[in-house]
Amino acid sequence: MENQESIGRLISCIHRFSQIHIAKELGVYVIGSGQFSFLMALYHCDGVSQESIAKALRVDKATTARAVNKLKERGYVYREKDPSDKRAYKVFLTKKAKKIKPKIIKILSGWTEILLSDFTEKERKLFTKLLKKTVDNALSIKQD
Amino acid sequence: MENQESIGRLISCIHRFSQIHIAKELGVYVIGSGQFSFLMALYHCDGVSQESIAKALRVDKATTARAVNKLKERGYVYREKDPSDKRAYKVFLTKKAKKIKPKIIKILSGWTEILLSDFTEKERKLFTKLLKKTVDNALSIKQD
DNA sequence: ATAGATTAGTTGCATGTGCAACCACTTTAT
DNA sequence: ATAAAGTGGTTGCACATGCAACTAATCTAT
Repeated sequence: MENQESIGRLISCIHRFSQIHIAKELGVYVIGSGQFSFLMALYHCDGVSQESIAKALRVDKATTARAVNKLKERGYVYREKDPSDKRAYKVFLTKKAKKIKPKIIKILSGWTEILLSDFTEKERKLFTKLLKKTVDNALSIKQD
Repeated sequence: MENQESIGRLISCIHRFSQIHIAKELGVYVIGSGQFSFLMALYHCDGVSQESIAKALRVDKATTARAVNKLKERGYVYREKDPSDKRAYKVFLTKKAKKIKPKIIKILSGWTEILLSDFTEKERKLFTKLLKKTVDNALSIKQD
């Protein structure tokens, strides 16, 4: 039986392999495949609300709440009530999180490098462009 | 906070949106997002073992067992012991499954059409090619 | 100013999915 | 021929994730 190769299958494949690989690599830091993207979001912009992380990553806010909570339990983030909006928290990176930033980045870019290993520079650009278009197309349906 | 756009994020995004969309569309048939790909595999090649489905879809055999079981509970497949290998089953589509084949195909190709809606024919070909390369690259790491 | 709508966050529930351990059967090596 | 290795399948466990329902706070209209 041959391998299936619809767009959907290919994407789900890449996604699952990525989860597996990243979980394995980040195991030392006790960071699961469900948390690293939230950590990355904070590396990119520290001190934001869970809601804005959820929006940026296009993930459910419940998922965000759980991921942030795990990162907190493991000492990578802490939260402060936002004084200007008492419903919200601001999520901050701890020193521990900042310290491992280079290693986390390295692991993730290492994985991307594996995925794109035999791609030309042109192909990388194009691939990213097409993936973005695909996300936009998926989104266009979602909001209605 | 801007949207993240690493390859990994984009792919996980597309994957999650696909799961959501497909689950919604297939809800009428009581087929979940975790089952349709197994059904598709059987549409493509009926009467094979769970193991070969798992290999073709590159999914864990436990996941396959559960998906096949759900499809069985819901009347879409039945299983027969393989007479030439008493460990294995052969999984077959029921009439019910064959009957809805066109609708399932339509839903899935409809979703692909949404994802690729503004892609030129050339872009579609290229996108598929690059996705395949990516899967191959991910696989090359896995087996060691 | 106050009611209704919206927003931030949490939690229960359901589902998808991998890994490890296990059983039963088959294949391979000696 | 028999022991060891491998294969097909199942089940327990852990984890990721969306949806719905809920609370508390804020915003918007009237």
